[in-house]
Amino acid sequence: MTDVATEKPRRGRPPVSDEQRQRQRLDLSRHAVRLFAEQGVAATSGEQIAHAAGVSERTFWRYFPHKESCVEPLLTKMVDAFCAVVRAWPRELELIDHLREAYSPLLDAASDEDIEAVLAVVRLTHGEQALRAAYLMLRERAEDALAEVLAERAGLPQDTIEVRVQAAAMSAVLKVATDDVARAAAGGVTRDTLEGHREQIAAALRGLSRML
Amino acid sequence: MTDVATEKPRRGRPPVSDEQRQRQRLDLSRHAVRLFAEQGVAATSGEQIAHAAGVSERTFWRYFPHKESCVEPLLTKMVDAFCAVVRAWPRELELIDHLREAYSPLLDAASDEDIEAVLAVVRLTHGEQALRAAYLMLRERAEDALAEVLAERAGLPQDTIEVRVQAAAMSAVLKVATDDVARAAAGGVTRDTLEGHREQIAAALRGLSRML
DNA sequence: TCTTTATTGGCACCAACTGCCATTAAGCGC
DNA sequence: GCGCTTAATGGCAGTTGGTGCCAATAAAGA
Repeated sequence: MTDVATEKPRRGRPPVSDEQRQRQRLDLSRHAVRLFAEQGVAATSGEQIAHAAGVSERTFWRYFPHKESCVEPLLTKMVDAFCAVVRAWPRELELIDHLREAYSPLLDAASDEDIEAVLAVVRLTHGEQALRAAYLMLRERAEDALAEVLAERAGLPQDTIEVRVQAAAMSAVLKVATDDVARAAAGGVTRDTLEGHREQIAAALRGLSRML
Repeated sequence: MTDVATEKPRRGRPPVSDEQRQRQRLDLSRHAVRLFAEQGVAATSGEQIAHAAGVSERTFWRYFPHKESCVEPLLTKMVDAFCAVVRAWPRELELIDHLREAYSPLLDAASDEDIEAVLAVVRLTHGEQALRAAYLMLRERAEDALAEVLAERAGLPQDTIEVRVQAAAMSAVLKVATDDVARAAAGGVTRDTLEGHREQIAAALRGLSRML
């Protein structure tokens, strides 16, 4: 019984697909972020976000446990993208070189709107403490994904001090660079700003190694 | 008018001293943490904490903006201690060596109770998301202090990418090590556990430099 | 003592969530 | 098309974190 792919004599309405659910969350997220930027987090009520997205307040609260977690879907997009790049990092290449190769196609794939939205959120997380907290929590979750990749590369278990420190440091580098590029892109994003991001990361890595 | 030390023809009840206020906060903090550990954060109400510390709920909310920020005073103690050590880091010494020298007296100075309480909080921040968020926010504030020290050492402005990355990485190292030692000290703290902390940090720094 | 200012406590109030139940939507066999 | 079954939604009441406001008290100096 109850096998991996447990038997499915499905009847009745099927549960909505996972991607569908994510899409809904992302949509709510976009509306929320727009309102946050316009009026501030405190002045934006759950009801307002819900109705802006055309759903009842009750279902809004079913999609998000707190108001601030509305930023999560958008930010996850960014973090996931970075994790994917790191995951594809070939063993024989320097990280910086890999970034140079893998980063541009990734930027082309994403819609300009979403990039702008993500950077707007990052900018919002300064000044809006509640959002900053959500951002930091998310980053820490991403750190685990990073640790997984690094562990595999080093052939070490994931909960080694060494692996976790490297993941944490790398995550910190990305955070600083991201904050910086978000600030730089305050008034309109250009291709240069984004290419600059890669160079920021490269510079940051150099600064790190100089520390010893 | 309104000079640096502005004229003080004080009348009426003088405002309570700053350290007095901190003491009050710290007291509330201890009660809060005890209750959090016993029953969980969600099950502990502001009213409960307030009355445990012998003040009205209203004044409790005047000391803390949110329930979770109750952990702040205790955690600040730890972070401040580390910052002090870093601030006293002489230019000609390796960081690891400085830690070896400066760490022990610091541990002797702190009361065992407080050390235990701080580690208990850190342990709580796993599993209690709200507390984790508060913890991360606090760490980021500490990162700025760290950046200040590092900037002065390097003779660079504080908002340089290089300085901020180093501060972030160092903070990350401390975070991983702290989490680890808190976990290790789950059932009673010994002097060894704490000395171990220093060695954790040392090992973490080595792991970091190996990353390049 | 009286005056002045700081802190406290009590109460009403709002907004963030949650539980519960009726309603609607989406599949499937007929 | 029509039921049957299960998932998602919406509405409503209720709880709880947290704030604004005002009266009461505490701590000084005159």
